[in-house]
Amino acid sequence: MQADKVFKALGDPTRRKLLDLLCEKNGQTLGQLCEHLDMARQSATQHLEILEAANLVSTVKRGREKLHFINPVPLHEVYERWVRKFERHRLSLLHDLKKELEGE
Amino acid sequence: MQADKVFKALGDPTRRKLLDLLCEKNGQTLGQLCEHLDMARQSATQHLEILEAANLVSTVKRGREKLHFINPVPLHEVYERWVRKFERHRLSLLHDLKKELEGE
DNA sequence: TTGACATGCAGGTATTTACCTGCATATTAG
DNA sequence: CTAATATGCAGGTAAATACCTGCATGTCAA
Repeated sequence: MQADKVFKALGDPTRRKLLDLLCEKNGQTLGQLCEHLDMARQSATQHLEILEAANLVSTVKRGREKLHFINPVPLHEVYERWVRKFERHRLSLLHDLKKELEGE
Repeated sequence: MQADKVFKALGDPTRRKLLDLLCEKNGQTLGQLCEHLDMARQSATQHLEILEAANLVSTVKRGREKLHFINPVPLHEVYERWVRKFERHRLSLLHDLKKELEGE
């Protein structure tokens, strides 16, 4: 897993919107995705390249079109590595804080 | 939830390391955290400010020290909003891809 | 009180990022 | 073939980011 690429890819509203669009309808072309974005096509291409580099999106060429498919696996791995780990602290947080304030 | 701040905060290796350090031992001071980082104290402060703005870290002043506590809640919310949604696609991904390649 | 210590504040710089425009290439339809 | 269509490639700019140094402030301990 490359947490860096995944988190950086998700750290942009346009890219999250692209993922949402693919969530609604998988396999859309660049042109279809662009219709929902308020920017030049080339800017959208760059965002999709970043999502692809993070392995969050896979592409397939069909003729002159490029189809985009969402890939949820990296997100799941990020969850396993980061979210679950930190969730163990949910219950103990207030306890830790209290202990520290009392001078440990 | 502010997905933007959370993902951007997580999109930096130094900040993820800080979260890991707090995961090992919650409530550390700025100085303690700096010992593990290869950068100026002020740079670490900036990273911690970003984590705090994303609500991933909470701080408490104790005398001249500043204690840092991890807050896993935003991560959980991000999981609920993003990871679970996309996981529904894990099983259908190959099916969608095949369908598209066949011309839909 | 005074010196050591922990942190805050105010800039300054180099790199990365998110846009853009202009032109090139490749595919399909008529 | 040729024109329309879908995408790729090559820069160019402004803003954000991740560092830094230098100095100020606040707290503790002798």
